[in-house]
Formats: sequence, C-alpha cells, structure tokens
Amino acid sequence: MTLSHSLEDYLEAIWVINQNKKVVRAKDIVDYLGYRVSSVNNALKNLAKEGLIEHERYGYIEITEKGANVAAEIYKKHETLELFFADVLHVDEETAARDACNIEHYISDSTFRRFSEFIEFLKKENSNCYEEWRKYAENKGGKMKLSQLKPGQKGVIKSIEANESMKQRFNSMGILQGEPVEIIKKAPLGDPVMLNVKNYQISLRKTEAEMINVEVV
Amino acid sequence: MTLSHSLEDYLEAIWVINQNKKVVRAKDIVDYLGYRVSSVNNALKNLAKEGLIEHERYGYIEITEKGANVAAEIYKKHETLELFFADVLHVDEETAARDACNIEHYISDSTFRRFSEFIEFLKKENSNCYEEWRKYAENKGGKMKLSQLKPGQKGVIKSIEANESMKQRFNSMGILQGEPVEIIKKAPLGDPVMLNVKNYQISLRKTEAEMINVEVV
DNA sequence: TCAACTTGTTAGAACCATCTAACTTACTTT
DNA sequence: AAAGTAAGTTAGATGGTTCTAACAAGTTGA
Repeated sequence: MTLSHSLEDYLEAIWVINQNKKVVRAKDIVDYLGYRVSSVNNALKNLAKEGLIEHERYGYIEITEKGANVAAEIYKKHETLELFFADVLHVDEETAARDACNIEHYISDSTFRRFSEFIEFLKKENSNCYEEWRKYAENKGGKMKLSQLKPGQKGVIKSIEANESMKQRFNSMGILQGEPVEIIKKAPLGDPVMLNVKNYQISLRKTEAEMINVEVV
Repeated sequence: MTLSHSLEDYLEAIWVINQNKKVVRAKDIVDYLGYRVSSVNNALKNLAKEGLIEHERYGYIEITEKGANVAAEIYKKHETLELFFADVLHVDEETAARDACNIEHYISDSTFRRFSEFIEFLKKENSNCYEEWRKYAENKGGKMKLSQLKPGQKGVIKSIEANESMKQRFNSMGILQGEPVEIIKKAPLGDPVMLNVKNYQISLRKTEAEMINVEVV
C-alpha cells in the first residue's frame, strides 16, 4: 500500500488535529487544509478503505493504529524539515511550514535519516557549526541592496544611506527601517524598480534603490 | 504563468538534453524521463503554448530564451539539492538524484536562497564544519546492527561479530562484508527478520541479526 | 418542538497527466 | 525509388483530486 501525497496530507492533518482535540470531525479537516467538505469526504473514504481511519456516517473520525503509525512518520518528516528551515536557515515561519508540508512527501526515507542525523549534529552543544553559520549568514544578509533583489523577492529594510531630504522623501513613501518590501518588477536594466511597501506600489530609480539596504527574507 | 510540476520536469529535461546534444527530439525526452511518446507530445504542446519552447510538427524542439531562463532556475535547484544530498549527506547517487528531482519543484525561492548560502558556508575552506560532520556521521553509520534496521531499509554489511562456524553459515547464505542487504519484514518482536541478500530471501533469528554490523544506505 | 443553522453526503463536472491504440510522417537501407 | 523501420501525432480512455450543487442529517436556541 502506497498512499498518494494527497491522502498523506489528509492523514497527517487528522493525526495533528487528534493531538489537540481528542475528537476529529470532517469540519476540522476542512479548516485545517482549506479544502471543501466534499473533497474531504472523498479522501476519508479512501483512507478508510486502506484501514487507516474509521469513520461512521455523520460521525467522528478515528485514526487506527496503523494510520497513526503512518501519520506519525510523515509528521516527523514535516517537523524535522520545518525545524531546519525555520531554526537553521531562518526562513520565515510561514514559508518554513509550507515548504515542509510539500517536501515531506518527497524526501526518501534514506535521505531523511541522514538529514536527521545532520541536524542532530548541528544541535550538539560541543559543535560550534551552528554559531559559525549564523555569523556567516548575518553578514551575508545585511549586505544586500534593494536594487540587487529580483522580482518576487522579499526583504526587510535595514538601513538607508541617503541625505536628510532623500530620507524624508523615502519616509513619505513608507520606506523606513523595519518595513517589509517586495520587488514587483524591474525594467530591463533595473531602472526603474517597482516595489510593494505597506500595500502601496512604488516605483524607484535604480540610484534610489541602491541607497536602501535590506535583509532578504 | 505558473508551470505545473510535470511541465517543469519536461522543460528541465529539454534543457538538460540541450546542454549535451544541441538538438532535442521527442525521443530524447522519452528516454530521459521514461514516459510514453504520446505523453511527451502532449506536454510539448503545453510548453509551446506557454512560449517556453518551439516545436514544429515532426521537427526538432527548440527552447526559447524564456524557456531557458525558467529551466535554468529549476535546474539550479536540482543541482544544489543533489549536491547536498550526495556530497554532504552522502546518500547514494541514485537516491540523491531522485529526491532532488522531486523536491526541486517544491522548495520555495526564499528557502532555496538560504539553503544555497548554507551550502556555500559548508564549502568554505576555512570552516571545518564539513569535516566535523563527516567524522560524526561515520561513527553513527558504523554503529548500526542489522537487527536495528526497519523493513524497507537498506544497508551494506560492514563487519560480522561471530565465531568461525557462525561466520561460515553466514557465508553460505551470502552474508559477507561489503554485501548490500535489505530488510523485507520483521516479525512483531523482531524475530525472525526477513532480508534480501544477492536476490535471495533469507530469514534470520534476531540473535543472529544482532551479530551483523551494517552501514545504512 | 420546530426553525434556522451547521455539518456531512452524494452525484456529477472539470482538470490534469498519464496511458493505449491506430495512424501518419520521416528516415534508412537496399 | 520502394519497403521497412523509427519517430511523431491524434483520439480517446483511465485514474486521481478537486470542485459545485443539491440534498440529508444533526444541533441549537427561542
């Protein structure tokens, strides 16, 4: 029996909900995964057919022992990947969760095993690899100029190297320290640059974009 | 325009083939991806519709500039992931390639960017993280007993801790150093253990399986 | 208790990626 | 140049996942 990626998702969702709620209903899955209730229903039938859950008409959903084992394994992958993305790579939480949720279905067992060991290694307190890496990454991250980002990339403004009147102008556009920005598009030679700040779309000259230092997110 | 994962695969294949062959035909893709020629044909139509390739009836396939850009980006993900799996995690080549090929479609740009930096960091010669990790992993890997593997796991026999007559018996079953093994199934308490060696299926007592040290693959 | 609301079920449509099978075109060999 | 083989095309079937829409069952509160 090999589960489709889709069914893996459903099963994992049921398992996770079950951790907090003791009783799982179709509606919970709808809320968790964002699918329509009919799609959930369909998936439940398939999971039941595989003996991974039990589900009485109009009743609660119970995960079987077999189902719990399968789900726990999937979730472990999810957890490990998310931890790596969020705590090691320092990707934002939402992205880390999303990526983990996708990749968990595709990483093979043997790769995952090695990967887990690798993370275990990084977390060992007598290793300073993690600290070295953080130091390295911070230098890297701090150095980007807004003009160097590509369309679709997001960042947070770290500092602005401009005279006062220029800073004033940036200020009035919502461009100030700590503000998240996203590049919408760039003209062929990077001039002008179109970006998103506080839900406004702003167009900057390349020379202006070069004054703004960002940390890529 | 967002490409389906399937079409991403086709486009990437075309791009890769194009690196070596200068001229790409549908047959090359069939060989590369293992799909039927009609499926390839169908995909080609969709790629052409998106302006990523040009394809005359019964003719050659040419990747457009736009297509090459998209493909190169996908391939870069593939390459980086495969490198990490193979050279850092030391997963076997085939698995590394397969996992990379799946995951490349799911890792987000921002996670990938961080991930690339992380690998760059590991490769820096003034960091000894990679060496430390290898040392750590080798100790780990050497320690597994055959009895500890789970069904489906594969390993290579590293050493056998048994008396001569026992070694003789193992020997006659094809169980000897350097031999790849795979656990087929384990009875509830791990006794007996069913495994695959040299295309034979062998059943071992738990006590016997504990004498055999393997490196997980 | 029954009306209103929430939740669950079913049937069937749409979409996508793959396949088989029958066919057409292009290339190769003699 | 004709015949045979390899490659490409098309139509239609299948399987999987999601959706909408209509309906059924359960729950809640006045």
